[in-house]
Amino acid sequence: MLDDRKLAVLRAIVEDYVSTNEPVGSKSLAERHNLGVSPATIRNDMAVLEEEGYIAQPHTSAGRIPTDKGYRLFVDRLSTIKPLSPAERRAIETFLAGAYDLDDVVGRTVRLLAQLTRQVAVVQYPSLTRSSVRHVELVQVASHRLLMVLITNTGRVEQRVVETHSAVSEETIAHLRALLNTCLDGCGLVDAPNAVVDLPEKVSSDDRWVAAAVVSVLLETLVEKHDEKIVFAGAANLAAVDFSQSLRNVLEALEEQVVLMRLLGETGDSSTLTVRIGTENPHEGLRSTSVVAVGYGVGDQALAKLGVLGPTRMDYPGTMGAVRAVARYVGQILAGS
Amino acid sequence: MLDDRKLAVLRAIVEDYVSTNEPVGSKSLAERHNLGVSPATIRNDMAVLEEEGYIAQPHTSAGRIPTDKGYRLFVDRLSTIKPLSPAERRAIETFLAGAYDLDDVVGRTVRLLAQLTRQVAVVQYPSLTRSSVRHVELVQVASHRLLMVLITNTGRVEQRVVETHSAVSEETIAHLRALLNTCLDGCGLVDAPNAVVDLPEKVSSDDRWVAAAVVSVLLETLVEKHDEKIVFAGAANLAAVDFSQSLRNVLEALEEQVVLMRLLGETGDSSTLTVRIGTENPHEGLRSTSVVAVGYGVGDQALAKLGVLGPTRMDYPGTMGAVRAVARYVGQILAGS
DNA sequence: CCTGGCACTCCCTGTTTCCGAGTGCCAAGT
DNA sequence: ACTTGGCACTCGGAAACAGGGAGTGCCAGG
Repeated sequence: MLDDRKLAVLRAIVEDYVSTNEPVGSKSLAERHNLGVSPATIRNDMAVLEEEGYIAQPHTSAGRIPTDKGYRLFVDRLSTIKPLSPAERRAIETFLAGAYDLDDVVGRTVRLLAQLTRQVAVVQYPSLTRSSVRHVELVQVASHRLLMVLITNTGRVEQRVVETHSAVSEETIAHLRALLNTCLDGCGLVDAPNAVVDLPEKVSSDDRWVAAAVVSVLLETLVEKHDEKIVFAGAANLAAVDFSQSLRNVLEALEEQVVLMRLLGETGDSSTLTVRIGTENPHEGLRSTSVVAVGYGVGDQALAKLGVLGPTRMDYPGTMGAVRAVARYVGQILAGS
Repeated sequence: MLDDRKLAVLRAIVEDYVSTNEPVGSKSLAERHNLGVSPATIRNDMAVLEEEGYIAQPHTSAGRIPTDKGYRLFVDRLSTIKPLSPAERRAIETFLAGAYDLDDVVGRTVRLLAQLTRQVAVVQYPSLTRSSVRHVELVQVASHRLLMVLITNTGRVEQRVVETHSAVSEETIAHLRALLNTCLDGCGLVDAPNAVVDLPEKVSSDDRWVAAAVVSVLLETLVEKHDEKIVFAGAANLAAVDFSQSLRNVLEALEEQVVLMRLLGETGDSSTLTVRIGTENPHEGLRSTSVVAVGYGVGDQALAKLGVLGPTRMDYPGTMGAVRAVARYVGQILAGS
């Protein structure tokens, strides 16, 4: 059905269209790539490709542009991920090395990825669900107010205020702190609720209600899936491509946390690079965009995802290379901290 | 030079142009506003206004549009800040009431303001420099690693890791913690460096180097002006207005923290509503935008600023009303937490 | 100082024309 | 059986053009 030459033609069409942003015709194809055949032959191949739905013409007597299906075939079988240049690698390393904070790591990553790909970068905060408790701290900040700080092994720090309706003694706090930490040390966040839920029953009845308050706030923190936090950067790059009317829709989608979640979350298994093209996207307003995403994390367990969003007409090999490389470096940074 | 009627004409031009987005001519002016004079008279007034530089015509034989100078006069003398509707007030209150976190307060505020004004909202995090220390906490998270947590009276929590090159005893930590808190309790962050800089000399020589490490990290935290953090929302609203070519520039400017800083920072004294129109803006790419900003904070001392950015052709009275109202509510929320 | 009238100026819009890139198909060549 | 050159055809986009209309400036009269 599709012999090698037809595939070569499709690849050439994708490459030319991506670089010129204009429908590509048989003649210019024959000139720019040495396919060894005449324009007429290419035309025949293109007719077949169009019939199969891989390319389309915007109107009669115009060149062809790839369809979503065409891009899909290109990504799956016709392209190889382009490795980054040494200069780019060095840039990544130096740019990420200076981070001192989880917020800072994520912030730098998203800006870096946007700059590298000249598109919109999207980074999800490392998930709480797969990390474990490193330490829990209780601090009295006012006579009726405690601060609870939860520190995870991924460098994440969550803090919450606990209101106590009367004063609490320093000993009680120390006792609770010790109890919490023995219960939770090294405990996975998924298992943490079970580990603490019956903790109030273990303390003397005087302090029980304080313990209950603390535990309730702690449970709240654990349940509130804060891994849903996602940031993006590089919206300005959208303005460069011609999105005509839909730009507004894309920007709106980007500002909706929920949409971003689904954008990254549903991209198949983590740790393998996934590409979602055009109408394969779940969200209405993103039908003319593609998403390249991959999980990242310490070692081989993915903590969260990051990726890039751009027009379907994007440089897939280059983008995939950049996304993969950045994900690796971020994983290293997180493992080292 | 400019009698009352000419000012009324200018006001009418601004109002009509803002609502229709089309150059406004003498005839439609006479119809829509009852100025009590004929189009010919208005034409004469318009000629004067144009000569003075308050309005301009895009091309001969088109209506007039206000210049930056015209908007300036309008804002300064011809408009009154429009109070919000009760429904809007209630919306603000309920929307901000649910916040549990400084991050959350800021995040909700910026989204709220964007939605309310249908423009780009910009909110600066409450400054550290004007707040004071509520509590400092030291926590051992690993044998060679301490976590320092700094809590301010504005609900801000900063945390930093302190590397210690050998194990530190629990008593030492407790001692340091107590020392730090007596030194710093209620101390303004501006004065904090002076208060702790000679603290290592007060501890026994065994613990001195630990104290030095902690103090050095603390100083770092204090010096690093984290009040420079600024967030924005509502970029999608930019796509609605016709920015033609400059949209990209505006988006780029918005993603530069430094630009945002200057945008808010240089807007005169805080606590009074300031408006910067078009070319009054410092940044090149924002020449076709206006900024409405105001300081906010607890009581009468401003902690930071927030504002709105939109096209020069914006509804100034409405925007100013929204900005002022939101700033007040946020101040109340911060004071209450 | 205001007003109606009038000539003038451009922009905008719709229409027409024209050109060219690109196609599909066919017949001839390998 | 596939490839190739030739050729008629199609259609979008640019350029050229005309008409309408909104708006202006100016002037003379109230």
